Amino acid sequence: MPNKSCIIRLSMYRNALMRLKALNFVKVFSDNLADAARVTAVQVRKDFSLFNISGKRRGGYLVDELISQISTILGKDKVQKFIVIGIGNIGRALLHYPGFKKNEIELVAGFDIDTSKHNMDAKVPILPLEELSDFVKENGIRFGIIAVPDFAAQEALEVMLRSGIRGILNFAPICLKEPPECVVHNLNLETELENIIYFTNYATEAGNK
Amino acid sequence: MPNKSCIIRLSMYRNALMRLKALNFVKVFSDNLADAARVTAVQVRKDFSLFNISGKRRGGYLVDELISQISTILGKDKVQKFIVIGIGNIGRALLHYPGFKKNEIELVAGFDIDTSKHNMDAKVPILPLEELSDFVKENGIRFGIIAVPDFAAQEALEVMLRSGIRGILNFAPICLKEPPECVVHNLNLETELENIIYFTNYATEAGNK
DNA sequence: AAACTATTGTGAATATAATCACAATATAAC
DNA sequence: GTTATATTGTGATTATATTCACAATAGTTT
Repeated sequence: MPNKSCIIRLSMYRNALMRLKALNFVKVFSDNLADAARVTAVQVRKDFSLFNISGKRRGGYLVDELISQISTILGKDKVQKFIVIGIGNIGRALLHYPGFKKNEIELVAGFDIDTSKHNMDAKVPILPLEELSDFVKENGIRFGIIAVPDFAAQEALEVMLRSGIRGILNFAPICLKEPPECVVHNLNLETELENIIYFTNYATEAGNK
Repeated sequence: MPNKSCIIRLSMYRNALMRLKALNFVKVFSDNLADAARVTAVQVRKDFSLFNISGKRRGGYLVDELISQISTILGKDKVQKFIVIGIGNIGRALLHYPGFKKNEIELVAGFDIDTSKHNMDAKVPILPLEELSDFVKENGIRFGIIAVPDFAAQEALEVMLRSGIRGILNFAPICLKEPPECVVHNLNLETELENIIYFTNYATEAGNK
């Protein structure tokens, strides 16, 4: 089974391939993708072999075919719909983020307890939390994003799970308790910055020695 | 040398410890922190041993002491200043994100090429890109965030590096070329969602078998 | 068409990270 | 004060991920 890093790399290969396609490239070598994704060529080929993606010895890979194969693995053969709970800073930015549509990801609705944020007529409607369950069931939504404050995050998770959502990205700075049948990834902005601070300090110190 | 995951876990332990402190906890066991960070107790102790953090056999760890030790490792003994390049959706959300101040992280200025976004009188000023270098040097900034579109990201990185910034979080969906003396972490929102889609689909399929 | 070369694909080796097993020991119980 | 017990701390082991080494082979050159 592939690990998280491997899937992240697939996304990066796909990004690079889309750029190459835009430049009318027809074929590509593991070495090219390695450069684009800042990994080794063997890593690229090992990743591909895990998914039975093969090229031609000495001939490389066909760009179109490779995009198609990776897209299927990443679920990009159809639009994937997400909802967002919590329309604060982060929630609002996500709803308007232009990068998703290009990649077959659609944020179809936001939910918040604050009535002043509700707007059912907007292109992407902001709805009361009570309507989440019906909305999710009616539209067959499987994915959600939690962008509420830490104290509200566990409850937000449970509402989502009860409605049938199975994959969740959590921006709240707290570790959530999830049942085994769902996938929750945590993305903590403070933690990301703390990481950069640590490794920059470490690198600087090491460099001075 | 600790790896990235280890430092992420330290941040999570610290988060949990702050909550325990708010509840007037005086001591804590590796087992408690393990629950909070969703890892094993041995992992917690191994992480601590890497930094020579020790507790008392059968007595656990003192909350205050532990917070202080982890804070020092993560550079939280002083405020760490960041700037942001690119005041679009993401950049703006970050500038107003309330979670940073609590954690000794301060976003001190934003920069953009679009003059309509400039505002030097705001609490956190938005300045022209040309002023970045002077601002960074005068204020001794070491950290930055890239929140520009992909085509502008490499140039943004180089501007930052020339000004003396050494640690960077990159939100642009592209892999940047960086010299060895700096630290660049990529955080790609599309990629994060693709990851969730993949593992949710995988888990669902596996569950159905 | 034969020889050469660049590239893939993968088993084996290595490196890295997590877990196990248990000794050391501080605290609690009696 | 002695015994029992809960907890830490860590060397040894196992698991996981990456890199190495090289055989296979498609394309290129002569």
